[in-house]
Amino acid sequence: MPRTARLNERTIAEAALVVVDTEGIGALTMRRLAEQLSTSPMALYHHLPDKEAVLEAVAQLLLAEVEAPPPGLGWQETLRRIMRSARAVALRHPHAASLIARFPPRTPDALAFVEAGFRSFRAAGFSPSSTATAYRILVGYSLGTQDVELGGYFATHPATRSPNGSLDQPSTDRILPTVAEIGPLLAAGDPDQEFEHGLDIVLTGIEAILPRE
Amino acid sequence: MPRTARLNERTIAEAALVVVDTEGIGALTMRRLAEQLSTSPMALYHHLPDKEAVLEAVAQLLLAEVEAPPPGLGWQETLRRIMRSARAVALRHPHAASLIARFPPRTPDALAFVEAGFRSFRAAGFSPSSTATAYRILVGYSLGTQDVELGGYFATHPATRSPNGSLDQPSTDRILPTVAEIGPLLAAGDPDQEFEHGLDIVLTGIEAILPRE
DNA sequence: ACCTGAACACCGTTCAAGT
DNA sequence: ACCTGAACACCGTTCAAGT
Repeated sequence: MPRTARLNERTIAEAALVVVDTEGIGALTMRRLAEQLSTSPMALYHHLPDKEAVLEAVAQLLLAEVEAPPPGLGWQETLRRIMRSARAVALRHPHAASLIARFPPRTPDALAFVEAGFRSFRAAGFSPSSTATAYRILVGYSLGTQDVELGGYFATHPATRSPNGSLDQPSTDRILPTVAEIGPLLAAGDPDQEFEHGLDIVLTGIEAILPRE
Repeated sequence: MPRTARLNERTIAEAALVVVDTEGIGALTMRRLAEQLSTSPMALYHHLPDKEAVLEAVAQLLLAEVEAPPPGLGWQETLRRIMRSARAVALRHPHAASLIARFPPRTPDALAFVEAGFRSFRAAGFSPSSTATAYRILVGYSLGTQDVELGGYFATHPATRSPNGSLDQPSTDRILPTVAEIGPLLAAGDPDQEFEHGLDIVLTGIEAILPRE
């Protein structure tokens, strides 16, 4: 007898998110998920076709957490808020964030912030085509930043470690002096500030290049 | 008896890349990889600690394929070439490209393009800190674009499909009109041109915002 | 309609053994 | 030092059966 009155896609996705948040994405198996819901693994297959669909449902849950700013704020402020909110969701769910890069928003709730962003671009006079290009770039910056920040991309950068001084292989410092100089700085800065700084640059580029109608 | 004279990390990584390129990342198992090398699964563990190390080695192989431009080109042209080369590698190995987002460059060969990029920023007068910020943004744009282009992020965008007109659930077009307007454009453009356009915007933002020494 | 237990065809990896 | 075969503790998913 399941603990919840009835199993459905939403309750399954919520349970999956709990498992991923607390035990990591690797711990999410159909058996573990069934256990979390006090049911049998096979019960899940009556509500979702396969594990891929579970992951997709979790992604929609996360995307629905991204806040859509109120109308009338101006495109830069609107997009700044959306980007910050998306990053906040990823930081709240570090083990689940990789799913956001794998599944685009599909449900109406998950598309709410997309609608808000598109509207602010259109209201500011950007053409539909410019709006699409700007969205592409911002999605790219958002997903790329997540990879970098949560994947520990720079934390494990070789130049941030002490050089390997073995004799049969020349030290990295000697072949790659600029990597040795810049590498330590990559992991050094305040992540919030770095994110804002990069966002400034991207928004400035959009303002400078994209034509209005 | 192994087909190659001797097993080592490089030959294992090369065989793994062949399997991933031809059969997809899901087909890469230790058993399948051993088969490809005409050896037993357990032989691999004498050269690499686990499967994660195999994936990491494949990533280094891919990153080493990114071409380092010759010196003296100016920072914008240098970075343009690096970004194009990274994208070309990803498009040549679409099934393996996700590994680039998971593992940073570590070996000297894989770091060659990073060194070239850092040098061109420094030669143009960007401070070490500005260089690190610019690298962060460009890595973000590169990885994000890969997610978007190869993950079919926009190809499966709901707004790019015909609307669901069922009666018990209002059509997406009515709740999300701007998603309906812009969505189809996201998958429509020429990917090469879109990439270049986004790159223009990012480089323009870097030029406009980042301080020189 | 919804749930179940047993089974199938896989995994990555450990172990004890071979040369 | 390098490789092997058998085994362990898992997977996702199919199937036949239950209510």
